[in-house]
Amino acid sequence: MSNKPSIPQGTRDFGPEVVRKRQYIFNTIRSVFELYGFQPLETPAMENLETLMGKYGEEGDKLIFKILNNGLNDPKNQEKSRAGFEKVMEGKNSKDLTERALKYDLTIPFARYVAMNHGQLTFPFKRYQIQPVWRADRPQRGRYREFYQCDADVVGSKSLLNEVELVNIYNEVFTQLGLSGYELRINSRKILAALAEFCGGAEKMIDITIAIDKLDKIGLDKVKEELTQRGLNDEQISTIEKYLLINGSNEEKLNQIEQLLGHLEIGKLGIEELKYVVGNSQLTTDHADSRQPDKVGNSPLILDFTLARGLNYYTGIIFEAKGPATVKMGSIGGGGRYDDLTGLFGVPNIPGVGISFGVDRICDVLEELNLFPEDVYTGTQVLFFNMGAQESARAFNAMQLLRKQGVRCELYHESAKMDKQFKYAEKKNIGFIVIIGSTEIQNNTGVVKNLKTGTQQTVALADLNNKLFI
RNA sequence: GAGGUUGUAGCUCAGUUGGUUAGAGCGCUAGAUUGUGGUUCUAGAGGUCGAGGGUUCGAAACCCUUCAUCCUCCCCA
Repeated sequence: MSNKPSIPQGTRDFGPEVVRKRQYIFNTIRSVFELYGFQPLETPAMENLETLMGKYGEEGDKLIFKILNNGLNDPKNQEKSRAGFEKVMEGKNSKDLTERALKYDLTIPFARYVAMNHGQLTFPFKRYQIQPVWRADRPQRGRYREFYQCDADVVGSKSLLNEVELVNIYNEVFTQLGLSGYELRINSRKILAALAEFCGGAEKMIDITIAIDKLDKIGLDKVKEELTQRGLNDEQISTIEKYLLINGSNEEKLNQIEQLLGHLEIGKLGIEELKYVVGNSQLTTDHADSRQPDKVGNSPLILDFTLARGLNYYTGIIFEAKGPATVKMGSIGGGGRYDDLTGLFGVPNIPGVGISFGVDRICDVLEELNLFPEDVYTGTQVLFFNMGAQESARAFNAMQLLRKQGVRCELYHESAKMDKQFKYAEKKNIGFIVIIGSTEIQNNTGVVKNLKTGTQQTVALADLNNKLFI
């Protein structure tokens, strides 16, 4: 009966080393967000269920973690509880059973916040948010039930300059993380809408996008099969095929899409958006496109008309960031423009655009590619050996002086054999040790040893300073 | 929600058609070595074989149930 302790499925503990790696990513993203003028925001772990339901599509609703109400067994609530349970058994939601839920992403809570505070905010409001979110998904590679998102959103501005900035944020972050070879795929919902219209009906848009989004995975023939299953006729499918065969550099793709969908009003709008964003992003060009490996020299920003993205509130430009093609991992970031997100909460006409970084997946990718810098592994810089009562008292004084200079130090917790203290330093990846024993006490000195090189020198305690430990 | 994989020491894993006391490497502890680590050598500790039930003279192995895990689909970060 004495079960081993455990944690819920899809959640993880993070040990010291992993936390350091994650903080390295968090800090990189945060500093870039700040660099671009975004301000921090935090919202509660839980939201009212009502706030979240219906915002992420049918599938999304199923993946929301719901929180059971308290006091269900209270005699005065029992009747309601039973009725609520019946409703849930029918597949409906019941406030009598659950009225709160863990947040599913950061965008909807942000929209809720903006709707509640739009009177006080200065627009355009640029906020970033770094917090965990929860999804009741089945865990697998790169998929967790609790994971962090890092979002940056701009609300209250229709300018495409925002999209251009967000593209550059992606580029800056991934470049700083050493993730060259990442891809930032971009499309516009308006293009997808135009395709649907051209194929005879806006109501077909979801069917079409779900199918063509899979092109990468299942190939053209299977996509056509799926389109047939979803009720598209041969003529429509042949149009979609033309659409899917669009190929070449971003410029070439734009020309081809113009020929195909440029005659439609919404298509024209989408093309203009993409032209603006692609044309103004000014990214460096030392990246390769995994779908066209022969064309080295493309920008990491890649036009991809098959990109759909599930979240149904997007209306304009959409983004999806992927790691280098060599790493098998889903998207490591995504985002897009939404014209009227706060409208869902009764405050219309506040357009917005935002992006998100998936830290947990980025961490997995950096791990796989060995891209963490050497110094993320270093915590303590200097270990003072404990050579006895008097000796350690002297060491403690010296250590405190060093700490005042910002050097991260510790004193071994008890007097022990040097062998043991050396091994402790080694395991904690501490680069330097300082030995203050009886000889050193007499001379008022300490022995400073660099464990990486093995060299050591005797230094007057008064001369101990941070420059010795670099 | 559907399908599959694996579960043996702290970690990574062996374990033959079911057969005595379940093994290895790494790690851990101690010693060689009482002021100089990483190397080497020696010794030692450490297991309800995921849990429960069944088949059998006998189960880590075969069957059932259950839990956990990882992976695939759906969808996504």
